[in-house]
Amino acid sequence: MEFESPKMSRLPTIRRLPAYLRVLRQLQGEAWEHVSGTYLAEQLSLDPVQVRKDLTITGIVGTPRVGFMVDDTVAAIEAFLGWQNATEAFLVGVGNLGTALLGYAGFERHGLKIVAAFDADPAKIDVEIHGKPVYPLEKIADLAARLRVRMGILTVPEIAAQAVADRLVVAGITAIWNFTPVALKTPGGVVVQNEDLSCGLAVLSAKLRNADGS
Amino acid sequence: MEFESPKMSRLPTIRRLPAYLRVLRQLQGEAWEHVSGTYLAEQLSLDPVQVRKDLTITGIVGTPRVGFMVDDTVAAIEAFLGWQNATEAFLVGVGNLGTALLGYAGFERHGLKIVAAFDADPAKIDVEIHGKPVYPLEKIADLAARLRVRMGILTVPEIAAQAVADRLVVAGITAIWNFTPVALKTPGGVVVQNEDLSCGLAVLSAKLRNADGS
DNA sequence: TCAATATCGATATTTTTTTATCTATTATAG
DNA sequence: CTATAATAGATAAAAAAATATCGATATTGA
Ligand SMILES: NC(=O)c1ccc[n+]([C@@H]2O[C@H](COP(=O)([O-])OP(=O)(O)OC[C@H]3O[C@@H](n4cnc5c(N)ncnc54)[C@H](O)[C@@H]3O)[C@@H](O)[C@H]2O)c1
Ligand SMILES: NC(=O)c1ccc[n+]([C@@H]2O[C@H](COP(=O)([O-])OP(=O)(O)OC[C@H]3O[C@@H](n4cnc5c(N)ncnc54)[C@H](O)[C@@H]3O)[C@@H](O)[C@H]2O)c1
Repeated sequence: MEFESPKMSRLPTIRRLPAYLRVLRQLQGEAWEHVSGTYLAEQLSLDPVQVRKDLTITGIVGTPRVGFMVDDTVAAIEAFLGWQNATEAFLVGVGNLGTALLGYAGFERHGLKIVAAFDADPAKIDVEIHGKPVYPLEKIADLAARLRVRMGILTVPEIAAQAVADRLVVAGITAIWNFTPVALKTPGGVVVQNEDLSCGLAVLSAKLRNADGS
Repeated sequence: MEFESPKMSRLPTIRRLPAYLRVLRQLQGEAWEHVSGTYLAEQLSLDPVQVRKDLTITGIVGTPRVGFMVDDTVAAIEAFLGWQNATEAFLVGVGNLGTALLGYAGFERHGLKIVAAFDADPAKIDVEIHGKPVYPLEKIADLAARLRVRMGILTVPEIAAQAVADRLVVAGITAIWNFTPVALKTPGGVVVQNEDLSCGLAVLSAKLRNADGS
């Protein structure tokens, strides 16, 4: 007697969806009509059962002996992730990493459009970087309200991370993509996704040490 | 009747170690002698039991009513990850992202030292970027052998990713930190860590869609 | 038409990860 | 010296994820 919400987390599944999407789009380019879960699994070195199970989260259904309609599956994944029409975002901290992200065209394929950037350094403001305007941090609340932007990408130095995050929250930002290694404290209702590169490096280091260690 | 290997995967644990390390180093700076698992948990919004369990993977032991010796714990984590002395690495693809990574000083704190970069674009070679020399791709095998470098960081365009990875493997690279969204095919014995940003974006999108969707 | 086969989707099982509970230890206060 | 509270660490339980099994179904080719 338990009403299950349509998606009961399944974070690992969600993380794999972009990989499926990437293969599927390539198949679209090659004018495939159908694709089997088995094929997707081979391309991505995954288990076929896992692929089929993952795809069910999007609501897509396949047909036996045929597979999944490529176009429908792309649409289903995009709809599930909300990637049909781009979410507009701000980026704060136009340094090494921030500049790289501003220049990455791939985000547009992932339902993300960075509309403006912000920085504390006067030398960086009022210039366009990769076609994106850079404003002083003070303007963020006003612009967030005017443009109704709700996502912020955080690429400031560690030391400034929490303070800038607080500012984003005050400005009405409800989703923070956090590239700093800081564990941000945010009020409920704000979703934070941490993209700490050192996690991946730790895994690689551990594997490496294990590979030659024994 | 089962001999367990010293580390039986526990990937989520390994991914959390750098966060512990970061807090611990800050405490070192403030001259703390001990720290409780409870405190670490609070700082990182984790469960205290999980913190203690995670730390056991490094072999560190704490004392009741006191906690863990800060210095010893830092040493234990670094030893577990092999971060005491830096691993030397090559970076291939000095574009937006590659340049950002070359300029990131934080890697040195994570046992990683990028000693050289490579690119296919003649305009980029023979200049130093962030103090690192950039060579043509052709030199990679020779330099890898001479410098005994075994780790490669891959930041080339998707289209070139597999070919460059193959080249890295031929050159004797056994660990690839892959920032492209391509699922690389590599021979056994080569460890690959994928750092696909779109995974994190997918999670953020799903959370966001779920937060206002219902 | 019919057998063979590739495939999906449902169910079951196993493994991994997280969370909870309980016991023992130790510093500290009285 | 003893009681108390904070804490580690062991064990157990629960939850989540990955993997395996199996029946049903559609396509293909005999
Ligand atoms: N560069 C990388 O490859 C890399 C890799 C992993 C993690 N990171 C993390 O990303 C973050 C940024 O790294 P980076 O190398 O780009 O640093 P950076 O110093 O190159 O850039 C930081 C930028 O933020 C701006 N800034 C500083 N304080 C600010 C504030 N209060 N408000 C707004 N802007 C402010 C600075 O002017 C600068 O432009 C850091 O937290 C770092 O740990 C970077
Ligand atoms: N820029 C980002 O923020 C970002 C974000 C997510 C993922 N990525 C991924 O990182 C990779 C690089 O992205 P980028 O934005 O830095 O691209 P980029 O085009 O700016 O840089 C690519 C670099 O690789 C070099 N290159 C091309 N072919 C090569 C080859 N065969 N051998 C060696 N070098 C070669 C190019 O000369 C260029 O310098 C891509 O796979 C992209 O999907 C980038």
